[in-house]
Amino acid sequence: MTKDPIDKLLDDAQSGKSLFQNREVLHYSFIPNIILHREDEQKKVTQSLLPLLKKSRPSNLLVYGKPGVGKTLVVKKVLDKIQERVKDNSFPIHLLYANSKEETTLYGLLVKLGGQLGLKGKQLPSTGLSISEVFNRIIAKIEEDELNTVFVVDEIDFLAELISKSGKDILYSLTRANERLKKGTLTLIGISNDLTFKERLDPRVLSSMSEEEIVFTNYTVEQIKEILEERIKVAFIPNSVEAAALNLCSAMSGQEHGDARRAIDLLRVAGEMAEREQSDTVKEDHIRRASLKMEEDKETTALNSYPLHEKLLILAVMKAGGNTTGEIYQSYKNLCKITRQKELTQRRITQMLSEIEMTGLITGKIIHQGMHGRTKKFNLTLNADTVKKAFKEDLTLEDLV
DNA sequence: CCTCCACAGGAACTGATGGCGT
DNA sequence: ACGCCATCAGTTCCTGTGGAGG
Repeated sequence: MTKDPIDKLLDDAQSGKSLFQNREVLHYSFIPNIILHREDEQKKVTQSLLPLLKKSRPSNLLVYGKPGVGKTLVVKKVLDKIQERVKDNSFPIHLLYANSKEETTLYGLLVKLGGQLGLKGKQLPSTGLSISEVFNRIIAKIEEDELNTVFVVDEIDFLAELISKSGKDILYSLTRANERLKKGTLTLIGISNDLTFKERLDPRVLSSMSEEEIVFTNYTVEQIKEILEERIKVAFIPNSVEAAALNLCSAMSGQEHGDARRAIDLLRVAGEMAEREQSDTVKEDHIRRASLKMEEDKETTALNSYPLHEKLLILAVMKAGGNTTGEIYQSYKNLCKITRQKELTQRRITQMLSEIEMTGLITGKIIHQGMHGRTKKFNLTLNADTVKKAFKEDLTLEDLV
């Protein structure tokens, strides 16, 4: 494996020797060849896509499973293989992959897909057109080049959410696009974390979307351990991860949802930590500290990425911890005065509060106080120091913390 | 048993941004 | 040059509600 030369130099300078022999393996998505415990699923996915080899359109496909159980990995691997098979025989298959979580809007998602089809610049501007226009251009392109396309839409539940907001029925159009296509085909593969997502779907879409369904089960702790072992073999130099560390790592991320991605990330961070400390092995303690560090980093970046008023609001929650919306709003208005910001309406504040609540930085609890009405009490879930540290760099907030 | 509080949270709208087609 | 389209942050107006206190 080639290694970034800068990395290599820095590594050598730092410690003389590295714990790693191939770092990349410890990035979950980089090594699609290492997939364990997913033989059944691989088989099923392949089977349902088999018609592609026979030059016809396979059924649309829905794939379910919790995060980090290898859904995307398996789908990508199967499609890669299929693509390789048909590469030479004048039956090109185009793979389009988009993640609905990364593209925040419907428009963005379509543009991303279109871009992978080779539409660019003037043909597909990143703004300005109507959604149906973009859609038509994609269809036109498929038809014109007689393409056989497979749309892989990751986290399709998010897409469904966007659609329900805007009222545009793109999923329906997508699933029925084949009826419009004279040449070329379009297959939709939806990947969803949410097993209940189906119920919220338009029945018309549902019937054509879920022609086939595959459910991925969670990994067990045991399986996660094997997955980690497999990666360790490639990633680390031999005998540099202690058994206790491995056990802890798989237990920590395995017990909850069987999330292999988290386990691998954790191992990587722990490894880097151990290396930096010039330790010869990755120990249990490294895993523990890595887990804490990841948690804290996540919080800090989340805090920093909020816009000003959300930050003020978090400070207000901190000051008026455990208090009702009304009190927090007062506290927030004070902060606005101090920082000379225009204060927003309470309606917006409640909305922001529930947005922040969704990310888990604060928790809210609805309480009924009889005569004294209904309100929601919010609490910070992280400790105040983390917040202070994170906000210190923000100039407008400097003197508040 | 009824009342009435203090908000929750939905819906519809506005104005700004950015970029299209013609 | 003009109208149009999507999106985002924010506003205005609104209806709904569990239960303490009367």
